[in-house]
Amino acid sequence: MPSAVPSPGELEAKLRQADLRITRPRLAVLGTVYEHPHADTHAIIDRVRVQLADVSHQAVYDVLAALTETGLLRRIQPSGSVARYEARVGDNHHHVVCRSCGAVADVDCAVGAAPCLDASDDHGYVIDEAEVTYWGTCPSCLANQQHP
Amino acid sequence: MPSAVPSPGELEAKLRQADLRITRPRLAVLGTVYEHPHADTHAIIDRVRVQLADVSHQAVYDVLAALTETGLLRRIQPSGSVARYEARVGDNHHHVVCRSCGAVADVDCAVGAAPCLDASDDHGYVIDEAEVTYWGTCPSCLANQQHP
DNA sequence: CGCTTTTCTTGAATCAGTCAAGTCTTTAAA
DNA sequence: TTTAAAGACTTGACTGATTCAAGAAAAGCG
Repeated sequence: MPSAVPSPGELEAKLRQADLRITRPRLAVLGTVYEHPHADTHAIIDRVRVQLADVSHQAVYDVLAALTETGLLRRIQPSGSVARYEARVGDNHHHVVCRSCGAVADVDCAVGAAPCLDASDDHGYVIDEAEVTYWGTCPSCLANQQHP
Repeated sequence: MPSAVPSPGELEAKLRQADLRITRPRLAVLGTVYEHPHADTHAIIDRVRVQLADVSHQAVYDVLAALTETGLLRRIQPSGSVARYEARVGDNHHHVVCRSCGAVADVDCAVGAAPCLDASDDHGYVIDEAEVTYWGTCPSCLANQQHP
């Protein structure tokens, strides 16, 4: 299990390592994203407010931006979806997105450690990342389609 | 050149093949997307209005949706960008996006005809498409960085 | 040509995300 | 430990893409 939910102390350590001040909103947001990978901003705000009733939405936006910028979180945003965040970072994994309900699941890269990074013709772009999004139907939507 | 801009007659034929009524807004939108691949909705609206001054933005949204649904256009939307459209469809190509200016260029798939479609663990999802987005810096932004 | 369906216009509404100004905390130094 | 500077948070307004809804117009069939 690579992303077991860290203890409060571990969360603090992560913030410290990223050179970020330790604040309640940051601990709450980081913990929440560990607990609920692929949650969208709205869901994160709601969850954070369970622990910290009066956090402003702006604070959550700011914290998510700071954590993403320092690499503690990763932001993903499949077409047609709002921003989502996950705490599993630095391992080049990709995502499957359900076309019907928008659910997201992790997918390890199929073809090696840093795959798909070779574009046949890069048009002079300097490429630093290849992001793969798989589109399909999740098990639960499949089940619903079968029993209409 | 796979996407030379079609003549008005060819555009009509395409609409007809897709079982769509021939209307001025549709011809204008389709032609515009052929002329300006990867244009966003706002740019498309502006361009269309050069030919057809009074088209409503809603009509353009509707037309883009209809053309996308019938497969005449493809909608792409890299994280942090608004929706963009292109007329090159049905050939499984991907995109490079410039992190600094958002420019988009086409990239043929590096590893074969329907590549990257094998997820190592699909979590029970039925996958029908793999979309690859390459992130990097475009030639012109590279040049600007070098001469600050 | 007239009818039916689809498409377009108009105008309002929604919703994620951002901006700005001021206040409160954290942290490091005195 | 007190203090001050930097950084983070609150509040409240705002933007901008996209969507909704209802009616008017036009495409295409008979």
